[in-house]
Amino acid sequence: MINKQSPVPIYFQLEEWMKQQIEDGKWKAGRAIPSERELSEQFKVSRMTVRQALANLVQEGILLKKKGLGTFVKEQKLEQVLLGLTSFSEEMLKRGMTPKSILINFEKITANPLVASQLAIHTNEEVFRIERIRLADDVPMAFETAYLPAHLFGEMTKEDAYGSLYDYLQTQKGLKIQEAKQDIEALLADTRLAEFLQIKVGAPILQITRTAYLQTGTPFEYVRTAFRGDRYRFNHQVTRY
Amino acid sequence: MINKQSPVPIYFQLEEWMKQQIEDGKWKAGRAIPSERELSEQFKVSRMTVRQALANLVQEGILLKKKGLGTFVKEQKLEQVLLGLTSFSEEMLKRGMTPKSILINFEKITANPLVASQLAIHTNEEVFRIERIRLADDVPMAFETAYLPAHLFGEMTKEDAYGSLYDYLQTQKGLKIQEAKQDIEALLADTRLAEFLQIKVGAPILQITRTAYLQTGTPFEYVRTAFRGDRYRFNHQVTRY
DNA sequence: TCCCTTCACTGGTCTAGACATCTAGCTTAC
DNA sequence: GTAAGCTAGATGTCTAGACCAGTGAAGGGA
Repeated sequence: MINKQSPVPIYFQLEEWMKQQIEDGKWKAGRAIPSERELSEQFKVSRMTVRQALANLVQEGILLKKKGLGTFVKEQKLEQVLLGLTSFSEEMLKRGMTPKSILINFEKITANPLVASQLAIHTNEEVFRIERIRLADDVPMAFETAYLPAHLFGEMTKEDAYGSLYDYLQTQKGLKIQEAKQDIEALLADTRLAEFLQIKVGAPILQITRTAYLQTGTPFEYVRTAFRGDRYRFNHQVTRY
Repeated sequence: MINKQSPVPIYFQLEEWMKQQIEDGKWKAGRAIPSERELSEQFKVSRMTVRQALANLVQEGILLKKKGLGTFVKEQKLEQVLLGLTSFSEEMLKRGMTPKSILINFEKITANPLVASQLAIHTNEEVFRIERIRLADDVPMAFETAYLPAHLFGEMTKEDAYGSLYDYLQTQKGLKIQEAKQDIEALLADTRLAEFLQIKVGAPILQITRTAYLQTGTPFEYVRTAFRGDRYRFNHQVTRY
């Protein structure tokens, strides 16, 4: 279960094991997990090592410590993740809905000044522009326009644009998103949006504009997503004033 | 400098001391701070204790660790705060505008079920309801309805409701906000909103609903703010995917 | 001159303990 | 009955070491 000779730190192996316990339903939400001393004995590691693993999972919002009582599996992990940085696909799955996409447009163009500045490239460089309707349980939820720098996405094909771009990035290219800046604003649906989202012209739209960065600080996507105001609510948590 | 007999944990005292070093300019942004072993010797505490203090400051985004190199003071601490939780007044000041309020309503009522559940009180308990128009450079920007539990705000008067409630909380009551949950949605202006914000009925509205908590975890305000969609944009940064 | 090895110093991980503090439930004294 | 006090067991804090792994600079050899 735990390999002390592995180059992977013990506390990390413990984290993975504990996540698995929760995923397998062996540790249930709201219930206490074994005490630090029990885990320490079970795996023949020091209590400090167990504590480091626990601290990380508390940090991730998966566990909850109560002094004098024990360590508990947090309820509604859903909302916690929601508060972070999630793709449309992930977010809908977390809300218990089935995400789907309709590809409207897939082309390689040269970046306009706005897109170029957001992606930190020159205006003569190429970008993919992908327009998709996003559905949850087959109901249109949002219309999305994504700009991706061609030099990062190279041989991407139309087929790759049907699913989660984040998944594509991580599995096919080994790239991981690190942080993002978002603007959120309210506006009214124009005729094009109204048609795609099957709403009336002038209906409320919640538009989220996101620039996402890799761990290296390189911007890798600039996305504008227009959500139906009657069906979508952006949920958000802020800590430490 | 560090009191080992104090009930305050040593690592916490170290954190405070290190923050002070930065504030006093003794530790400069981008520069390395003394090594863990040096600090450990200087304060005659174990290295693990120093590491706990450092870990917390890294978590807060104040320090940055580089393996093999040292621990560094992070640049741009300011932006960190900006991205966090700000009041309308603060936010407008940061945007270079002058905030003002028009008090529409100030009353003490018993909490309705929604408000009671958000503030973790009973439906027969009293709350203040404050309705204000928020102006930036004398232009209406938002209409705000705030609910504050009476047991926390005791002798608050109408006059206190003209300025920043966060300032009032901190200076008069010594209470500090710790975290908040926010819902953001798009909707259309009704006649009342349209009148207060001097916009047309059916104009886009960005509505932010916030429940804010003290360090103790006690909710202390439930606020619904309706921003003019044509003048306001919510700015937001997310890290750590 | 240039490259490569060595070395000192950094943070990263881990141990096997210790005592403090908090909680809930049981027990005892009134 | 009930309130106070005790206790077992939980996390919180802390120590004084150990060895590993990454970094950069100094020094030596071709």
